[in-house]
Amino acid sequence: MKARLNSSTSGSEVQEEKSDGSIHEEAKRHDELESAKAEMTEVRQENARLKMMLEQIEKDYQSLQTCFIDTIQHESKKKNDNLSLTHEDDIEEPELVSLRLGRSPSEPKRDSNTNTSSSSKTREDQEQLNEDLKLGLDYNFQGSNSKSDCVDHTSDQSKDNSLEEIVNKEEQAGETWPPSKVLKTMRSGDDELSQQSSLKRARVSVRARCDTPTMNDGCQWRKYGQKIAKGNPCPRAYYRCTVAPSCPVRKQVQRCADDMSILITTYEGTHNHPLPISATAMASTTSAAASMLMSGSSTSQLQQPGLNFNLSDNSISRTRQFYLPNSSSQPFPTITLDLTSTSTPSTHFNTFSSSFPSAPRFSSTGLSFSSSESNILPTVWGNGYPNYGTLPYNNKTNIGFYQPSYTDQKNNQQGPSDQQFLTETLTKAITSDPSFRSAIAAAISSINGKGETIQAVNSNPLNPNGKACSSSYLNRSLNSQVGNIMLQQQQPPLPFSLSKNTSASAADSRDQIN
DNA sequence: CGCGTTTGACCGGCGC
DNA sequence: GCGCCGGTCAAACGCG
Repeated sequence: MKARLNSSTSGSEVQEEKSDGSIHEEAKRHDELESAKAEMTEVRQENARLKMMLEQIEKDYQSLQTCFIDTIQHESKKKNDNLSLTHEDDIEEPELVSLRLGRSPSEPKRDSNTNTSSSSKTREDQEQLNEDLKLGLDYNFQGSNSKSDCVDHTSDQSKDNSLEEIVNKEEQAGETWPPSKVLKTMRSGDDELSQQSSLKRARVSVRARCDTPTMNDGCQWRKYGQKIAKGNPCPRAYYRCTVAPSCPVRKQVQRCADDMSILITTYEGTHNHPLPISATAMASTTSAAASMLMSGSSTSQLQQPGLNFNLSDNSISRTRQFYLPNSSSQPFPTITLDLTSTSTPSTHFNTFSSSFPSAPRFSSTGLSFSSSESNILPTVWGNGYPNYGTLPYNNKTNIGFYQPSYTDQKNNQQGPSDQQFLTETLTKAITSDPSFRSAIAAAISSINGKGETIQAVNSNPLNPNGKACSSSYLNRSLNSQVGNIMLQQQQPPLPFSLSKNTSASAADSRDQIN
């Protein structure tokens, strides 16, 4: 607005120069100046109001954070108690965190729906559809953060599938990415790596529906091996980051045995080089997930069943199926970003709530953000939280990670009550799992701290060459998810430690490392 | 010819 | 100690 005011003011000045001195024109100019001044005053006032709002939000957030911390501590104790009492099958994968951030209709019914009823569909329905496409992880990074971490996609349907990514963090000093074997081969003499070799490696896995052989995460990869893993007829491909010769990051790509449309992409390690903007999305997302995993594991000592936000029936069953690898197959902590959730709204929340720590039935520490949330909150993005108003969370943009062919349009019946329920559920989940808080904190902090820049992402999930799905969807969806949570409470609702601890974790720590 | 992929062999960890 | 399995290496091969 200031620019606009300036332009108008300067414009009036110019007019003055050209004026012929007539009283009429002078009066006109005077009016323009006055209007411009008044507008500037209004703008100043608005700015002041916004500042006050921000301050208030900060205060509220801090108070909420304090309350949440207390609550978390209490619930953690309870959780541990429950774990010791009830073991069941869930405890099998204490270190696995499942983040289901996307939604993808498993069935192509949506096409039939749109085709058959397209004429009768209301605009709301179409918006619902668009929002279906929006879901996913959205994690924005400023281009300046070229050294953002690697992204890990790991998805396991079978125990074997897993993507691994190690996030270098100050607080995670113990984590090392390169495997011992890799360290041997690396002659660059990375003492850091060798020191960390004995430490746990965090994994972050992402499951997404993708017709292409690999997902386009913005990085350059070179395939160095392929194996047929036990329990999955689909071969697992091994890729190595080639952006930098010494980059230790690797990823695994494998199709899901149960659903060939699901592509399991796994990143392991931390990039030791600047990343292209297009690659920061996935890297940031996985970094956040990894940070969450590590923070959770550290706090829970690997015995804490994490959160499992499964928004769909399938997601739960899959999550359990995927994230219950035996210790041998999952030697490292793994976070799974599941973008393939499919569910109907009605059951969606039931499973969602049941997956909370309070109901320690799920062994895996899974954070599952189903893309269906966007359906639940059709207007949230557009309405905006001032801070996120610039983000394209409106219906005009398809933020979904999945291709339209995978979107499910059936989830458009969610009502406000469901939204509230979701908010409550998320709040519970967040308050009950520090790891989840850390992950969200990382995401939010990256947004807040790194600015609100929105990456120019290709709306098409396929990269230009059409061979890979784009991770940019993941970016946006993550932002959407985070923003969604915040918007629902109309103030910083979540106790994330947004301070530079966690969030900064991903990017800043890497910058320091590098 | 350079680069990337393929593919069989090799290595190390783990369980029995 | 042996076998299984995941992960990696590296020569062979293909493509532009």
